[in-house]
Amino acid sequence: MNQKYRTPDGYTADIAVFTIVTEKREAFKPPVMSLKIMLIKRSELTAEGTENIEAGKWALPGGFVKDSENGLEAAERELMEETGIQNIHMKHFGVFDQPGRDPRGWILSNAFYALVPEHLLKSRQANDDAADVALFSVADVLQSELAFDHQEIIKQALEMVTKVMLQTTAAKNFLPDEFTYSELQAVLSTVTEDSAILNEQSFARKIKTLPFIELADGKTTQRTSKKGTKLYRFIDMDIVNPIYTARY
Amino acid sequence: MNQKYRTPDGYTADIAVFTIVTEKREAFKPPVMSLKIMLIKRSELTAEGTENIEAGKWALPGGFVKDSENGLEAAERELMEETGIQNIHMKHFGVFDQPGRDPRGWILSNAFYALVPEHLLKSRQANDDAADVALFSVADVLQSELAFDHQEIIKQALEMVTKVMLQTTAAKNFLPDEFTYSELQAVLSTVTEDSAILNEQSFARKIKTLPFIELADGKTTQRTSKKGTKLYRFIDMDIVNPIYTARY
DNA sequence: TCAATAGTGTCTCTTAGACAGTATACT
DNA sequence: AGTATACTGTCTAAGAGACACTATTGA
Repeated sequence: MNQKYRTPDGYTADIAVFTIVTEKREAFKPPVMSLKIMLIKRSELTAEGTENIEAGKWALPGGFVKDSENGLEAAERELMEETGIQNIHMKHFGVFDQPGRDPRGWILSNAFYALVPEHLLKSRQANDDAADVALFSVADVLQSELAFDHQEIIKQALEMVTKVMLQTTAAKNFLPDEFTYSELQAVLSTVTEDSAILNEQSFARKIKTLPFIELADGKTTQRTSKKGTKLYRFIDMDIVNPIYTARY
Repeated sequence: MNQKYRTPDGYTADIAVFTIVTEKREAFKPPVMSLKIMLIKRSELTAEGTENIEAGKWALPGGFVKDSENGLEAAERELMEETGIQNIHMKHFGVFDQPGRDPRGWILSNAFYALVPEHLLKSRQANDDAADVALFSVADVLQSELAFDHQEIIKQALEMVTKVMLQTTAAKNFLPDEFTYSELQAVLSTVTEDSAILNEQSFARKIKTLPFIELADGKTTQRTSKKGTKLYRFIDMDIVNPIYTARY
């Protein structure tokens, strides 16, 4: 081996698990929702009883990839070990290899994200290296100090999640089968500030023209208003919205 | 094991490798390009000398996943074995498990696609189970008879490729660093029939407003016209074009 | 009646997309 | 001069987005 090549001192997998939760749900009002991320609090001591690095800080769940394991497998195992959560679909979105990102040496991180309904995270419980597990508002997390470069990782994961939410019909995972325009708006408002989406009247009109959403004929609900509101459904289809024809 | 569960008779990986080639390049004219897919001709005999199934038909490269190998690894190995091509980035896009899709039994296919510049396919050479390798126009392939359900697999791969081409700046892989509006149009025309993209005047105007493309200040080329044409460059950025605000 | 959400009427401004015409330069 | 491509002028229709207003109904 050519000695000019440097050997990494470690290879880890980190997982950014997002969900969208209902913050407030009152009668005859649209819900208030927010985007949350699941973090662990790093314990004071490791499982072996030695002092833990970055102890006490909140961090992404994750850890070292073992021999005979790939990054995804390690991510699934670590998530299970630290938080008790399993069987969620996660996807790779980046590799973090900046020298100095980990004080222990040159440690690579293979980063994964997931965006799942809240009920899949109900059984979370701090285990192993984790002293605690909790859901945090992404907005708050981006203001606070986290272990390692996890804030940067979260920023990039957030870009992926935003993309998925706005360019696919992923919003349906956070809504009942039949939903009102204001409920969809509540979901989308967790990832965008686009006035065309946030403005009531604009969006109430727009939803009728979207080819992947149909009116649930004649049905209404009083969930979000006394007046009663029309219900809509997602139509299962693939949307291709070319960047070359959009309005910017 | 509960006998009501059926054991698959095999697990394969198939790979749809796409490229965009210049069909015609004349002086002072925009190029004519087309979307191609790399197929192999299945040989009459297997490597072991037994009669090959679906022999003589054109098919996606691919084959059985071995023990201790995952789908992606098998895809890379089979592509190398059958076509001599390696080091191309491929991505999973679907699983094909329809009973009856393979006459040998219940065979699952893990399907991958890649979209790469033509030069990465220059070294292709039929090996192993393959009697021949060639690039075909996708339009032609969709009209012709292929082995197994490979036409269906190609249709779905094509949807992914179209999405990638229109929703990301992947087109830049098929263009020089600085390109004219008509060259970009030539690339995009291989995957869309959108008149906003295909119409000369519309697109010549539109390109100036796209936030991810900039004018190469003052530079021109005579590659595509005697008059001389302005050159543009891609700006490296992520675009999010929400499906909820598009015009349909 | 009040308050709150849903939804419509209407206006303005931007842009898509089409058509026609002009500009340029090699042959 | 002819011809092909690039590009602009201009029109029309559609739609975005904003504001004001109406509708509905439980409290």
